[in-house]
Amino acid sequence: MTVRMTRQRAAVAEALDESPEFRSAQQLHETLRARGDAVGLATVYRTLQALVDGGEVDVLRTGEGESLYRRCVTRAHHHHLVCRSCGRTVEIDGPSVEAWASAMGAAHGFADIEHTVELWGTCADCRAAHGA
Amino acid sequence: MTVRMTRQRAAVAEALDESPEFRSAQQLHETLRARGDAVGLATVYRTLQALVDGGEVDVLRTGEGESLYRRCVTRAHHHHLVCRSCGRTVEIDGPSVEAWASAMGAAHGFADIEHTVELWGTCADCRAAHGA
DNA sequence: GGACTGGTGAGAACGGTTGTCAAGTCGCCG
DNA sequence: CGGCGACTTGACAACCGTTCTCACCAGTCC
Repeated sequence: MTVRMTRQRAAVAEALDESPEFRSAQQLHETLRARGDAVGLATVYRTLQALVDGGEVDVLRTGEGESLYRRCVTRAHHHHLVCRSCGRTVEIDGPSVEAWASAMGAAHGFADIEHTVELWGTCADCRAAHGA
Repeated sequence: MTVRMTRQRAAVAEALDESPEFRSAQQLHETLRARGDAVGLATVYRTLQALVDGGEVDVLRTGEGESLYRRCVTRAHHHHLVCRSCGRTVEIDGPSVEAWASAMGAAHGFADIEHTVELWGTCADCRAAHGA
């Protein structure tokens, strides 16, 4: 079961590399199609899933249940501050949060603690653009 | 547009009151059906949504995108430590996390900061039951 | 009791995601 | 370089949770 490099996989990886924002599978699919590098939607999903499994890409889910993907700079565990309008992202680190999370888990007898910590906001540019 | 008290709404509220765990709309629907208090699924969703809007019930989304509901003790803002297997929940408070979140937002020029902070684990009982 | 109006439920619609499976390719081997 | 087999792909159907539709039902107020 060798892993093959195909035109499609390269295209998805490239699209990810090009945008520093978190983007949905459908947005990436649309980008590729627009550029002429057509790739089936199912393939986009499969490729993204594989990248996520390999730890090469980060995923997070919006409040509406859509998954967003991004090739993060840091491969180590970190959190995100994401613009809810354009997807622009700042990778942040929260040592105190990690400590707090595991202490809380242990204190209540829970094991295999996992935590979800994401920050959403509106970045300066989007605020300027959207009025408000 | 008066709000009416109906058998269905009362049933959903009661089902919520009976279980301290986070439960999905479908689980609640099933519980009601099993008990004989049949209520349409759409109504369960509508009622839950209304309770959430009124701040009477907390929602959170599982990693798989399903929404879970729970009548929390604290009405003030708080976070949850949830058993991923049975839904058992501990309401937790994280003043340091709140401060950290808004400081991070401000530091990067993001406004209207919102944060998602949830802890998932396996509670002692479920660990005992599931072996492992 | 009657009317007015919000509520209900069965089922269709939806939106994102995953599964299906025949047809297409990558890579290795000879 | 041509062949082969296993891995991939893609069009489309299936899924799943959730929301919408709309005709019928039932609280509330008088």
